[in-house]
Amino acid sequence: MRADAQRNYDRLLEEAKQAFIVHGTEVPLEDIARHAGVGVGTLYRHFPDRYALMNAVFEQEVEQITEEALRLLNAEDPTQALASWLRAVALHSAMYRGLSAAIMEASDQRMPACKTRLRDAGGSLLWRAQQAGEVKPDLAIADLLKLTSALVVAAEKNQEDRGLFGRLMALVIDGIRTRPDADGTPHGPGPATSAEHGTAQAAAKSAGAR
Amino acid sequence: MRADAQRNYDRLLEEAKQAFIVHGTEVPLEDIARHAGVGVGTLYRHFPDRYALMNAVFEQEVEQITEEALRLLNAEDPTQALASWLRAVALHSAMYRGLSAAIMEASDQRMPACKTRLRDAGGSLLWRAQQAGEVKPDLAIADLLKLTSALVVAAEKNQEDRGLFGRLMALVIDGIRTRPDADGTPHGPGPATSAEHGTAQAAAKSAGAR
DNA sequence: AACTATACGGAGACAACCTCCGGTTCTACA
DNA sequence: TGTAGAACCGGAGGTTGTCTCCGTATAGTT
Repeated sequence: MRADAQRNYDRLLEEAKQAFIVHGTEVPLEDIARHAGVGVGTLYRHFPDRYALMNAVFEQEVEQITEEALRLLNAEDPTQALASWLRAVALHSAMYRGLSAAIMEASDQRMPACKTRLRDAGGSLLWRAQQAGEVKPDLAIADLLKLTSALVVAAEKNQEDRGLFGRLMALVIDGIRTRPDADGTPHGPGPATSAEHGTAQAAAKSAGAR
Repeated sequence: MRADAQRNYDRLLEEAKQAFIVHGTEVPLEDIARHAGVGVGTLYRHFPDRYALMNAVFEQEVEQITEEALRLLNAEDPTQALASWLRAVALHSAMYRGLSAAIMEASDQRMPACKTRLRDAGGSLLWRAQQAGEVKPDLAIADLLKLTSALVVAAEKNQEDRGLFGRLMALVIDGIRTRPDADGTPHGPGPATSAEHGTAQAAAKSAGAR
């Protein structure tokens, strides 16, 4: 890559990041080019479309999110760890208004950083929670991430309601847990066998209402 | 309203409905106008923007959804009834690709049919499930509808994955249920019955939930 | 220094949105 | 039935944003 090309690439990336943060990911690409001091042609050569640009910008966030996943693998409560990680993912995506919507829109190959790589990072966290018997075994990380993106989008459109994301995510986290109670439908292998991990909460109670 | 104006209004509405179903709600408004045999000016006079058009189209669906809610109020299982209703809402919104995204985007006054009216219809179903102690008492119908829209959007972007919506919604339904487990907070009035509509406690509760 | 592959830049084609206003049509009233 | 004028129509055109194309400029090589 020629030196001037590299220089322009870097400037565009940095400028795009700032523009996305300030104006959202739907900011006119011409603005980004202008602020970077290059023509639109240059921008489009380096980044064929808006998705490529978003993917490149988000790639840096993915770095951090992946580290966070590794860190959380050592946390005590596997489900809490998973929940924390999902919230982190949300936080990072929410930095760039509109990004989550784009993630939902784009195909897997189109934004690999936002989709494939994120899945790799989260898979082990989900797996651990499932092994502990705390989370439904028939649950895919891809679904969970799609759900998270959906929640971020919903929250973005309701900026006046600050607590929205938190409330919805809490609902979801409750929903992914294995249910100790019976309502006829036998899903999952019941409340774990063995596993010294804190399955105590699952073992306790029952009987409640209903 | 002048007769020709009424005629054009009706034609536009019908044409918009068809176009939305076939091409999604992001179809160019000029196409709708052309197919309806009028100029764009006429379209914009009757419907100031795309939202107005979508709202008008969806108003008819809301009619049916409301009836469905009333019907389900007599169903045996209150939670199942609520779940069924939410799925019905999803089904109706999904008829018009892009509508759910618009619903999330638009303010309450902008698409009253899709927001306010839907809330009225679903409120009682949620309330019943909460009274039965089956659903978390601190849950607002508005949140639940936002979540449903978010799920529909996610499903629309993943049309190849037919089961996605069903899986995610199942998760959510599990998440809104009261958890019999103990963490000290004794929530929910048990299997309780009693309580007529419109009591003071009901008013207080619904006020708090909104 | 000359050469060439590589990269630059921005004009312009295209697509949608929405407004504006001269011209047309309906209808109330005589 | 004729007519005045309020209500309505239509589409040209201003605006904004995307993306492509190609003549020009330049970095890197010999």
